[in-house]
Amino acid sequence: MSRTADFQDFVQPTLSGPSAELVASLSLAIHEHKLLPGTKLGEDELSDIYKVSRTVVRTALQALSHLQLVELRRNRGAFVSQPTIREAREVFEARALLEPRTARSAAERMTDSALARLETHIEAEHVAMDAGETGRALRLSGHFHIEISYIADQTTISGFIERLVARSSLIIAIYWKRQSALCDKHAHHALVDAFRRRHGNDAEELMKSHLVDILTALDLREVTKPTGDLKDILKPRDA
Amino acid sequence: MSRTADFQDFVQPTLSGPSAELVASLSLAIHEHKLLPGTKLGEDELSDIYKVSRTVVRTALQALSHLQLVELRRNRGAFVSQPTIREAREVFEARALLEPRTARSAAERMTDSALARLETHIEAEHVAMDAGETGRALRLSGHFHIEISYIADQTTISGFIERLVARSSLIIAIYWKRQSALCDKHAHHALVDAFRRRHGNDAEELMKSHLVDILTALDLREVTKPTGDLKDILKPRDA
DNA sequence: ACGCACAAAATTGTATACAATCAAGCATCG
DNA sequence: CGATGCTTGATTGTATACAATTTTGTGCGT
Repeated sequence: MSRTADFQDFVQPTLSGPSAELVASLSLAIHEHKLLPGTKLGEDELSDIYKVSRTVVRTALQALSHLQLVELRRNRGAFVSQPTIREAREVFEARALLEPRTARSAAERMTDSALARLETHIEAEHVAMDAGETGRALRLSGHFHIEISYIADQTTISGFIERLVARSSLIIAIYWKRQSALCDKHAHHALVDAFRRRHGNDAEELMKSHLVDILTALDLREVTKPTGDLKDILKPRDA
Repeated sequence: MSRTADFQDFVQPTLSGPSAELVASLSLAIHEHKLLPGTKLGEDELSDIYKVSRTVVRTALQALSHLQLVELRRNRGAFVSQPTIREAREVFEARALLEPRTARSAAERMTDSALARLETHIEAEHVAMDAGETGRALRLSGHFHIEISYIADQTTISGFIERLVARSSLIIAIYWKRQSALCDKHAHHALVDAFRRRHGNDAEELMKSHLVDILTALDLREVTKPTGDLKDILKPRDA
């Protein structure tokens, strides 16, 4: 079951029990673009699906809202977050601030076993991609960045990067240019290569340009994209 | 009522209603060191004090746990977080990564009204300090950093800095050296001065050294670290 | 007297019932 | 015929009851 072995790690510290399972499941679905931004997550609905009470559903939804994967509107319900263009830019600015330095640290602290883990991870990405499971590939691709931050051994910063990667997944779901190459696979390889050489500078620079590449592959012009959330936008509410 | 006008801002996006009030109140108490790390926050207790049901208490405690101000232990309850020495170092490493750049951005985007706001803020710090309200002074001092991040106009990074400042308050409560000067007041003045001159470089450098100064004023030696349970037993029983 | 085992109390976790709010549909009125 | 206001249904917010777990206290045995 190595297929489902690692997605728990996305949720970092707080809760355990049934709600954690729900959070993991919903996170997974969002990360793999099975739940698209704007989707309404009704409490009774989830309650039925997972056979738990609304209490634990609400706990899970609150957790997801704190991770900014879900947006709670009072008396209106929970929706998968739809980051705005502005938020999208901010997320990648924050990543540009945190991740290159983190990659440098990771390179400096790299161990053989961690290196092997990263290589295995990349392999899994390729397998998923070749199998046409783009959602899964995308999730793994994001998790690669998180793994790097783990190696850098800065828990606090890792937490931030987890949040940023999570939101990036939503951003990609909304703003990804169709024509741009899917996840330049060589970028991750190049990074691992720098790690293997324990070359902090290279790792930092590679990460920096990798993030720029991702950002470039987004279409952040002020045009509304026809995703599944049309009905939500077409409802001109009183605000 | 400028005294209670601004502490709502600490809680950023998510919830409204009664639980938000509770979160604000508890945040305030923690930031002002009225609730010390390790304190148990019983649900019935809070329920009685605030005259709300345990449901909203639990919602608030969950929110606080996501802000890492409170730690939830399953079947055991909620406690004000006690950052470890390691976590303390990590928090200030993260701040060193985020805040200097943010200060630079703030300097570049500084407006006259924002400048005036910062000056008013510093004035309030002094007033609190002179009045001997060290808890309040400390909270304002932390909020100064958050205000700067607001000016930099990067909501995502501001959110991170809010979290870091919040945890810093806990760290200071635990590890502050008694003999070190309380909050070098000139540091904030110097920063505002750089802002007034719209000098990004100075602001960045000043912030960097300011953070180092704070870190230096902490006693992060591995002195008292028998077990975490000991502190549990030392918990300050109800007044 | 010390330690282990069991029992009682207290506290948290979960489920459900009820209240409040919002969205939609229908009827009436302009 | 269109718009406004009310009524109805559905959904979320809150309170409370019950179950599970932990903690504390007591008693027995060694």
